[in-house]
Amino acid sequence: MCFGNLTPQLASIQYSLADKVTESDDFRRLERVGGVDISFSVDNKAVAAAVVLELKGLEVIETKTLETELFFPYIPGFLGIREVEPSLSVLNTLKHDFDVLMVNGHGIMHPRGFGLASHVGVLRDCPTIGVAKRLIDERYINVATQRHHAEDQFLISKNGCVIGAFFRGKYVSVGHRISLKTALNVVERTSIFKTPEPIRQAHLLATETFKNILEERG
DNA sequence: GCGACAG
DNA sequence: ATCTTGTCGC
Repeated sequence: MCFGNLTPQLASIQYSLADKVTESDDFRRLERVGGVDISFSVDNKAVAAAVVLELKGLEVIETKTLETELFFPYIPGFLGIREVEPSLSVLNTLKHDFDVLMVNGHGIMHPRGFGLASHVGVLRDCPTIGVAKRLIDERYINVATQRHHAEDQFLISKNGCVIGAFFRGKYVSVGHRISLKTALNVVERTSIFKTPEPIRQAHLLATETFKNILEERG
């Protein structure tokens, strides 16, 4: 009901956890990429979906879905609070492991440096990449960067520090345990369409599953 | 009064 | 995010 009142405390938690985020490649191999996404309706009933695919060939080797419910409202800057638990839950049902995970939402390119992708990465302690269609708030972006918005690819910095990049129509940033350079490389290598395959497949799966559940009930 | 606020 | 029809183009 009045979860909005918790934002000050939640923001404090995000600041603390943001300190745990690392931005260097912290994994042995890079062969399998995971993807996670959540589909939901106005009543917050939801379906979380996770996929694992081979980086080489982009073949999906495993898919899992989880019927659930979201208990925290959507508040810009706090998407992580809303979606991290279902995301971690569905990921835990996967039999196959992955080397890096792609998440539908920002990583450190966030007001407090801790978006959904970072929540998932730090809490699960795995490499994650944040991919989003839009910025949370342009006020956090350098004026200099905005001037280059016409270009199709550029780095985005905040207070003189690079926090992510605009790449092929998407905003990409480090979630955890990976460098922006590698993150961009993974996004590039998994892009067949505008949306990278890991999150695209996860999104399709979540949406389809949710739709089926709804109609098999009326 | 109104200003591009992830999904 | 989701709700929806047509439409443009390969």
